Amino acid sequence: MRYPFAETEPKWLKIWEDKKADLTDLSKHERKLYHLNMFIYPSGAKAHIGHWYHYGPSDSWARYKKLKGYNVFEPMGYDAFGLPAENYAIKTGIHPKDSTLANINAIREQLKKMGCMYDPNAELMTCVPEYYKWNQWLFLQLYKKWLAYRKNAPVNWCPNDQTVLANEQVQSDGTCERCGTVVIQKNLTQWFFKITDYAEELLAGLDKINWPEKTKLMQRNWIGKSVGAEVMFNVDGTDDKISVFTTRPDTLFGVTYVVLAPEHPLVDKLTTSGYKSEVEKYKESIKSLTEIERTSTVKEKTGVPIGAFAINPVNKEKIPIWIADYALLTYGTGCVMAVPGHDERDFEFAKKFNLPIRKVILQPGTSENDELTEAYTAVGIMINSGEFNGLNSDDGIERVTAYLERNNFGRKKVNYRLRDWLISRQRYWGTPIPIIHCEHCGEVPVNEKDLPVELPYEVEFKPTGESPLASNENFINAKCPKCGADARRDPDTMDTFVDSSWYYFRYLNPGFAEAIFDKAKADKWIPVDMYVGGAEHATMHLLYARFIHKFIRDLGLTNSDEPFTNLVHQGTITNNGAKMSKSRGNVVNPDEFTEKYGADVFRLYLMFMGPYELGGDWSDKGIAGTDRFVQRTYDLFKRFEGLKKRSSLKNKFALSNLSENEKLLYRKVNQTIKKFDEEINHFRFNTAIASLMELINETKNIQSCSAELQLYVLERFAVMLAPVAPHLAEECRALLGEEISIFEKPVWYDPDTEALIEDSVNIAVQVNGKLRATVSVPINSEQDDVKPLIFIDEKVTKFIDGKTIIKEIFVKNKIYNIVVK
RNA sequence: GCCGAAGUGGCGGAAUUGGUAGACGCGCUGGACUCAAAAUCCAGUGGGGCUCACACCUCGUGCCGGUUCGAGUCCGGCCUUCGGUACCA
Repeated sequence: MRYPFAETEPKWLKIWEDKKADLTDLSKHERKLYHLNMFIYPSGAKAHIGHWYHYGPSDSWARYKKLKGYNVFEPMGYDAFGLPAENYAIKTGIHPKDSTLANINAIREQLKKMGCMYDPNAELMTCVPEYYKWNQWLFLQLYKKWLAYRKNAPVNWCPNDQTVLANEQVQSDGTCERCGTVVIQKNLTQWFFKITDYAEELLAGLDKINWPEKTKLMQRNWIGKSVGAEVMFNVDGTDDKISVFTTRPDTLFGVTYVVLAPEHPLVDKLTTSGYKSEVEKYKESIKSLTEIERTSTVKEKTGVPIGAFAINPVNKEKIPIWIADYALLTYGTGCVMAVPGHDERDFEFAKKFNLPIRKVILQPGTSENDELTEAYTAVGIMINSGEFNGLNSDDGIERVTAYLERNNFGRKKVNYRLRDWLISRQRYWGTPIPIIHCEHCGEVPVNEKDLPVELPYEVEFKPTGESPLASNENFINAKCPKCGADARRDPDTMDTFVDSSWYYFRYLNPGFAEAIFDKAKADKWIPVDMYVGGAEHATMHLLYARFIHKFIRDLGLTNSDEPFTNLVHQGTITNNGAKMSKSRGNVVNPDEFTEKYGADVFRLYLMFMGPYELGGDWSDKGIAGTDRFVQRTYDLFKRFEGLKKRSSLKNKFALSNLSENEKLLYRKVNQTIKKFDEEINHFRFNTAIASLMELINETKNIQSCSAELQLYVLERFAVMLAPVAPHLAEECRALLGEEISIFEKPVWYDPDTEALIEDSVNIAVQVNGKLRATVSVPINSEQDDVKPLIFIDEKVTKFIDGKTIIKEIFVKNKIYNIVVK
């Protein structure tokens, strides 16, 4: 009889629900394990294979930890705000709230069928006022500490659709993904969170967390710390100063020109009359370029001089000031001191515009008079640098910096690539920003007691050229909290990464009304012990969450420094090498497989496919294999129905009392426990399941074993099965006669260490490193005991006869290698 | 370009600190069962050579070279694929 998953799976779901097996008692925190999955984004489609691949194995790990005696908390929720729901609304007219809630209901049902032990009391969704109220509260706390501020920033603007576009809506050729119009940059006053204040701590904190090295490296690069100097250049004939950042103060004597970013505020002021029209023309030409084109490294560098000159503080040389698009207003000071001899970009630019190239660092092994054919960027001896001549350039960095500081020309400076976090979105479906703009008082925060600022349902979310909320009169008109005059609310909403930067606190008490979260609970349960989610969040979400966590700590609400102690990324499942997405139309629906094979078989297959962190290309080719495994398992237990009533469960057997057959099986089951435990603990589900398959292959002769050993083996097999195929394992244990769900009363077995040790072992015999024979010897045999067995073996002697033995290498229990000549 | 990961049978993938390459599964081949098929069970399955057969030999982990008694694993140089990033001064 085939395993009737269609009956057993709903049956066990019901039992777990009735017995409250998935509820975590948060008042108990001994051996607590907070197991978090990145929550689901209900963007319109139902859950697909990628979600199963993420959540199924991750849940198996959590279940394994539960069986090992941990008090596991595994919540699930919905990252419900965001652009896709709004775009869907623009297209279909269905309100984002309605479509999102409908999606959530559908996805909740799907997730339930997977058989994950999500705590039903901990579910949250970000689009309800009870949740986003606290986004607003957080905003106000950041505002109070000067960590939320407004400034002008460019947005991608589609002149045809009259709307702001997210970066991902701009196609690689710089056009709008909807209508194909060329996207332009438009400046808007927008809100920022000052993540840069935490740059140093965010960098240093990476050393304290157990994350994939790859992810930590990405964050390090993203933060992009560089140490150097800020140098002041006087502008010839004016009081203005140009400040530049450089990591190479040792090359200061080689500066032959200065470059400003075209948008730099000093440009208009410094440009001399004869250069005005050229400069304006150049700035205009830059404007029509998209960000993507402008920052392309393949593009040839462009620029124009502005007619003004700067004075190099160290040698008082007069050098021209240029503007060029390779200077970025967003990095450093927006000004570059150009050293063509020792910087590749400056070299290229100087060659093109015939600017002087001066050598100030001598490459070892070359002569001062050799002409530079490319920029020399490595370490060397300083030349043409006045009092610093002859110094090693590494030492020169410090010496020149000290000189600058002594003479007030500059100072040591640490610079970060990290920029502040722009959180304003000119969108409807998000958290309203709790600020009121008053003609008299300026920007005024909403009083905390007036939170939440509720998102109205009635709104025109079709593009009109301004934020959708601006058109809702009831929403936008408000009284100034300070002076009471008529005023207007901020029409923008927050980036949804704000929602996800603290949600793990809220799971502990989604309904908590008095505060953002219950501090007493958080003190016991935060940080998250294990976080599982996609690697695509390495630099955005995972950095924002660390920032907000540190801010929450600084508010005194948590005592931990980092939110996620351990992190694992599941791999991506592709379809014919391409990412699955609705727009490509290549999404594989998991329902067809679960309907045919059941949730357990499908989960097992996803885990068995390969390493969890690697993902891979989707193929259902091998699913028959895990299906067969499930059938064979069920058949096996079916044969021993009621065994528990006929036999007793023993903890241990003495090897000497077992028959050869029994000994083999006893050893195998204990070896499997050891192997399975190690593998699943490290998220190596594929090899963990392989070990279970080996075990079932070893049960061929189980009929000839004693009833007690049969029960011993089957009980342990079912327990190992429980994390990876939970419904099946429960059913198998029930067949044996077990009456209590394993997830209601967790069980795990440690291996009998005596059974792990084999009596004998096969040793590989090599001649000159080539395998020639194997010999079976008692375990831990010494070389002298093994040697006589080898030199009588014809397979070995025929390769050494007539030759001189130079050396013999013996590795206990492994290898005997004879080196001959 | 730079940074990172990976490359192993027909396929997905195993392989502790360098120590018997190919675990486990898919597929395929042959056999049993069946009127027949499906399902199931049993056996075989990296390439080549030799052999009636057993056995044995030989090559083999992207390519070239090196270290070592011994390399999928370590080192140097390439090639390919996939991620990340984009003039960061």
